[in-house]
Amino acid sequence: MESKRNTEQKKTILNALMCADHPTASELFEVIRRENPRLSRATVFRVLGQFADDGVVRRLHFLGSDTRFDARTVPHAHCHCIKCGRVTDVFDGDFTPLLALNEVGDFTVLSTEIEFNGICADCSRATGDN
Amino acid sequence: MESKRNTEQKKTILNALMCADHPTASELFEVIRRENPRLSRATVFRVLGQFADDGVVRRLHFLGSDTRFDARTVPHAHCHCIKCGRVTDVFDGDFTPLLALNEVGDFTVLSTEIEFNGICADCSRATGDN
DNA sequence: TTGTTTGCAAATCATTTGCAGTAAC
DNA sequence: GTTACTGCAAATGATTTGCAAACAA
Repeated sequence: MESKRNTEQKKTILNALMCADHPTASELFEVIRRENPRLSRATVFRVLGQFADDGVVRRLHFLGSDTRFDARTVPHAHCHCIKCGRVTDVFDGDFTPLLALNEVGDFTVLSTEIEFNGICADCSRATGDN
Repeated sequence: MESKRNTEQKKTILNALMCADHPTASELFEVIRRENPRLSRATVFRVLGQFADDGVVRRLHFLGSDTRFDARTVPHAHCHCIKCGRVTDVFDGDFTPLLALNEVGDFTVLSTEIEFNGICADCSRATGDN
């Protein structure tokens, strides 16, 4: 299914996604709901799915987390904190060659994910030296 | 929860996983069930989860796929075919530096995933040039 | 008008969990 | 004997779907 009509809901969802930080569909729904209680959870899932299929946004899958969405289309890697769940973008140029790969052996690459799982600076600090 | 007792079921599941090719828990359950109809689906999920927590196996998350498991502990990347779902290992040495990274900026890296999504050779061939 | 899109509620489906019986150590 | 482990069935929870009303083009 492809997005064909430009509705208020789609604008609202894309806007919210651009302001949010790699949210899950449900997290985004909760944010939107405050300003826009009419918009349904099913629509958030449906529209995010369309956007992802259309290449407007990116779907992200992390260990122990629901599917997250990212409005950044520029290739980049992600750090995913397994303590607080926060996801941060990494634009390090060292990863560019890998992210630009079009094939690996005889496999045709359409998209590449580089994902670092670990502990973010805030959580290391909070945990201390143990 | 950590694995403490060495049961028949655990041996069976680990064996099956080593023979299988990045299966989901349910796929592995179906394979095991043929030889071992007593072993329950819940146990497969439970034991695979323990193994993953203990670092004996690796959990993998791909676009549009349930959680998959990998008995290979050596660092490596994956190709995930979005047509047939097959996952193949990539041991290319070019990825070694990235997989060996212990930190990215002030983020402490515990594990790294490199995932190529696209079309495998078999599926490209089957689809032809369209 | 005409075909999309939405909201709602119900349905799916992978995964988890409670519990009582079974087995490892 | 003690306590973890298993099987079963029921619960959970994210995501999807059917359908009738609402809306974009």
